[in-house]
Amino acid sequence: MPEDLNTGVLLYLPYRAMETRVFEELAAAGFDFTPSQARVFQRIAPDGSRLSDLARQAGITKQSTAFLVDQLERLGYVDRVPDPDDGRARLVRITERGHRSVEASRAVVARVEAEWEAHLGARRMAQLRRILTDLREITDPWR
Amino acid sequence: MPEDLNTGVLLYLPYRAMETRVFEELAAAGFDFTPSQARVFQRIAPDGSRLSDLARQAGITKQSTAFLVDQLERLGYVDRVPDPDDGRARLVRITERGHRSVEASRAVVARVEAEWEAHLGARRMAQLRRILTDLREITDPWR
DNA sequence: CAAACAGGTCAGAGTGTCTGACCATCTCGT
DNA sequence: ACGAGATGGTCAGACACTCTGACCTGTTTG
Repeated sequence: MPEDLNTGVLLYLPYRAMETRVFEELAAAGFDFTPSQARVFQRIAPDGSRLSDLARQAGITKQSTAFLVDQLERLGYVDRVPDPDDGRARLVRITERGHRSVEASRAVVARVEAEWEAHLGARRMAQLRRILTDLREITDPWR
Repeated sequence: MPEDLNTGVLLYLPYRAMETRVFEELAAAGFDFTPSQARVFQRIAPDGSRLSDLARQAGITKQSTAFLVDQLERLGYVDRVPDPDDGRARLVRITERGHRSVEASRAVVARVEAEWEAHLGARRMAQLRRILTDLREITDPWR
């Protein structure tokens, strides 16, 4: 049973562990996100993003994106301002509270990566990251 | 931008690529599954499983499991028979058609793994799998 | 053998997603 | 310089998956 796991599952297990830790520790710090909200929130550019760009990047419809951005706005993570360059558009921007949640999640990721490195050793951790980065060339749909 | 991706994302990209390929090629071969259906279907034991066991393993409620098993049954991938050992229970079993879909998905996984190995080289592919297997010790919630 | 437990179903609600239709604004070719 | 088409966004309605709570039927156990 142990060794014949397919490589997809082998990748999924640590990915999922990372994700779970981030959501748990974020929630413990008072930052509640659903996975769907996070998927959109993650993609907001530093100086704000348009709804349609977020939709495209997240791979969901504009309508679903609007639904989720409404929630993020209600939760205080983002606000919306008119786009100065385009009268049709509004920019979704990360608020102060939003930035604090980003920082918190960055910290959790760093903590988990440190745990992994402690388990694997620095050398194999670096190898893992190099191999995955290489694999990205043929598996990353956004190049 | 390229190298500072966190390890979670780095794991997710190839995992997601694998998953997408499996669903696409399965669909092309006439086997349609939603991700939710697949999550339950995957966990059916060779000699059949109880609904409650599937629910526990998939981490969803019995009701949701029943909902998905109904669909799998309608699609012809599983059937249900009374459990000879427990009058309350029924066993969910994989049908002939279900087995064919399992075989098809196994083939897609093998194909994708071969592509990855061609890109990375056999040596690094093996390294990747070894490191991930090792990482499983601290990230696999089902031990 | 009664009480507690386990397997399963029914009913109702919430969330995230989609498609289709629509309006407002911008861009570009003539 | 203007009209056609593209783009940004919203509204309305539907569907898929999930949950909680209540319940029934059988099994196990003190």
